[in-house]
Amino acid sequence: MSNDTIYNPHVSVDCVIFGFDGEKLKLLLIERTISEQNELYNDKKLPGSIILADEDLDDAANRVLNELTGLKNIYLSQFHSFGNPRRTENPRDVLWLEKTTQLKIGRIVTVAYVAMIKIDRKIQFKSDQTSANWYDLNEVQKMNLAFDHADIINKGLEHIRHKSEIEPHLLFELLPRKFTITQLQTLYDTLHQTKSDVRNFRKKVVQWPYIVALDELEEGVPHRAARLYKYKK
Amino acid sequence: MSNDTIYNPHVSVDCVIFGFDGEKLKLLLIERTISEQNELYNDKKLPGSIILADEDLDDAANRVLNELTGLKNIYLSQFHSFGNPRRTENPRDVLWLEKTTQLKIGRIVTVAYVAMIKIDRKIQFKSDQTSANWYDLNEVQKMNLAFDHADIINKGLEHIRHKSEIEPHLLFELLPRKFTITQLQTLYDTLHQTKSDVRNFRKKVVQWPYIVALDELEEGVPHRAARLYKYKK
DNA sequence: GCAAAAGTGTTTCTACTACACCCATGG
DNA sequence: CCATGGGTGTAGTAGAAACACTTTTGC
Repeated sequence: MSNDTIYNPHVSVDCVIFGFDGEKLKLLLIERTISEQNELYNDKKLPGSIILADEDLDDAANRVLNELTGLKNIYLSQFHSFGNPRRTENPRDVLWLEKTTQLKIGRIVTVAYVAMIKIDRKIQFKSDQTSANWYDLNEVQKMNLAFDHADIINKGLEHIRHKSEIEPHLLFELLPRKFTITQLQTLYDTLHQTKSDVRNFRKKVVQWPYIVALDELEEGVPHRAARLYKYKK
Repeated sequence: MSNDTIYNPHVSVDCVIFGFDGEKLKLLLIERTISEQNELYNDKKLPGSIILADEDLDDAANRVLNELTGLKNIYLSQFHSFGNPRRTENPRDVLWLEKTTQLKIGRIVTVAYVAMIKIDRKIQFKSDQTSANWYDLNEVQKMNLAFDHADIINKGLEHIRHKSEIEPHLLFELLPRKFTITQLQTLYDTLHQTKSDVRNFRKKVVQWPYIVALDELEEGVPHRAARLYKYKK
């Protein structure tokens, strides 16, 4: 954060960024290191930022995403705001905030967004100081996270579960550009918490108008190669 | 607002309060009168408040509802936050805010909630200064509203449309305790923007497990009286 | 030739659609 | 007796669910 930018230290945005590696849901988290009484303390946090004095919320979330990944045109959707006065109460979090922002921090209300990234897109970290990585969602739910970020993640997960039922095309934000039906089914079942029948599932999706079969097969698998498909609006 | 309360003048909550009179969706709005260059200007606004310094968002929304209606246990659900820097730009709105809050107001991010009230519940206005009334949703969409409250209402309407498809029992938050199937159907069709067939609709709802037929009929109607039903969890 | 995953059809069940007439009541 | 809304049944259709075996490929 540069020093000549004016921030609004009362409202922030946080992004729950989902990815999918073909088998499991992943989250993009930032590693945070804090020196505490001569010991280094390590935990993870959601990518986020307090908003600029004159910035819209959606713009702030897009800025966070872009500063972190270098990517544009990412699916992004606001889902909930968190304002428990105690969410910015942990001294560890407050000190960290005041150090990184150089601002006096009181209470912060945060507006949370979900984003979805094709995990095979190459992410260019704009800053070398922050280290961001993909983590299995399962693991994340056992980790120590900053602030109330564990709550935010759970609510964000619920949100994409709902949303992807209503708008199935959201699944293609997470799949690579060319994908197999099995990958699609794994993702679908992960999000819907179901175990679909293979035959019924294929019957269903091949008649979705926006699924196009390609004349290409998977490569480098130690068994019969699957046909590849792509998504077309 | 009393003067010994400490507010956080950066974040507010607004409530889109829905009712249903048996035929149409209604909104509970507050009338606002502003004197401007010796003329009185009149418009409507959503019930809302800036949050207290140490208050959770849900608590603030509940406080607004309770201060306005005297009711507790009202269905309330956060749906979106609005933070366009220009939403608190109209001088009329800024002056009004500074006058009513006695605070210097800059930019405000508002967290919006939908609420549903059984319109036959008697509302006890705690303050005689504010005048609140039910208005037809259709009318409201043609009115002059404060801030970006027109946007908030539209998004709130969308929200309860979605929500009531997933959770049909929400409809009973709007219906009176005893209701007819016709009322239920009118509400259902209004929210879903459909025109259901009478027979098919009755078939569907009587097999919902939480609908209970009563041994009572409507009274005071100039035609055959309809059977009454109630909702049971 | 075997391990591992891809791919394929038929039947059953359930939920939604379309559709038209008689009933009860108040005035 | 008539105007107004209340209340009822049947047949057709489309989409979801259940279910097991053959195919292709790399090793």
